[in-house]
Amino acid sequence: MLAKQKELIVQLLRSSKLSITDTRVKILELFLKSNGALEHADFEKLSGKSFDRVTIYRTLQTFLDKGIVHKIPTTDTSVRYAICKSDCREHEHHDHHVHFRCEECGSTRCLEETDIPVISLPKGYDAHNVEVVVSGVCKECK
Amino acid sequence: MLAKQKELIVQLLRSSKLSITDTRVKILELFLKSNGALEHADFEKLSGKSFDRVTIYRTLQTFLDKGIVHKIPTTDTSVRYAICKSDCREHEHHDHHVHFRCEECGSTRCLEETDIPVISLPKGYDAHNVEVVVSGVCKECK
DNA sequence: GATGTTTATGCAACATTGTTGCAATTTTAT
DNA sequence: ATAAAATTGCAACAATGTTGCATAAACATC
Repeated sequence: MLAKQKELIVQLLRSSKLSITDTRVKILELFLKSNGALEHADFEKLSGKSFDRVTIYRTLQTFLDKGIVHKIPTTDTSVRYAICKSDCREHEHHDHHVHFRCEECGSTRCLEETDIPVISLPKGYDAHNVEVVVSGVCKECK
Repeated sequence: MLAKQKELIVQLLRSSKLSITDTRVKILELFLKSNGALEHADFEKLSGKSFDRVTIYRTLQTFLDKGIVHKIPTTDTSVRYAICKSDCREHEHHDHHVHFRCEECGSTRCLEETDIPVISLPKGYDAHNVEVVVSGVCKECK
């Protein structure tokens, strides 16, 4: 791993008041490397099974709590996580971008540059958060 | 069950070329009764555990294949199903409406009257389907 | 750097959820 | 009423997620 990237990860953990551990550094490294959404099984594969399943679950939950990562909705039982690029604060996460899932390669990524449109709901409904997941074919797979 | 509703359900199954069985009738009845999205566990509870788990899984899969129901994206491991109100054809399902999840009562419903906006993706991306899930507080819970 | 305190990890055991093959039952068509 | 086709239930398994507790690692202080 690049020293520069390691430094970035350490900064990120420190600013969330989390202690620096091998598991957390490795998982963040995988996030930065992948530039897409990851699910639990990916961490077990990509890390070479060097960490216990339970530790991975707990680490992802911690990152969620601290607003370091966010979940992406899926229509199956998998739970996908993506790293938050911008202004997410602890317990106050909101995505302001669209998620794209490629039907060819199966990858899910955040389209940071694509804004979520305003949805006008029927009378009586209060919206707190809007999730948009577009599926189709990505740039690379065409 | 009302005779009228039963007739409706039988019609629905016949038009999808499915045989009329107790499980299928019961599950469709639960869908019509609930006016919201249901997940697997709901069927086990609501049906009084009169059907085998496996049968429920297979029935829901059959309904999906025939376009009778559709899945709604979630950020957890649950898989939610809602009955299709309008023009879904076999193997060609597309939602054209927004899904709303209430943070108070936990119910998920289809907002049939709320259209999905057009999303303009970055160059090179082809969109086939767009899912929108809004979370907040529903009419009844305010 | 060593030391005590706090925090995170790994293990075991368990709970929940989803899948597959096969025999028995039900539905449908004749 | 009967045979063929489809559906169901059971058993066994696989995958996924959770909890308690002892051990190990990280941190703050000296």
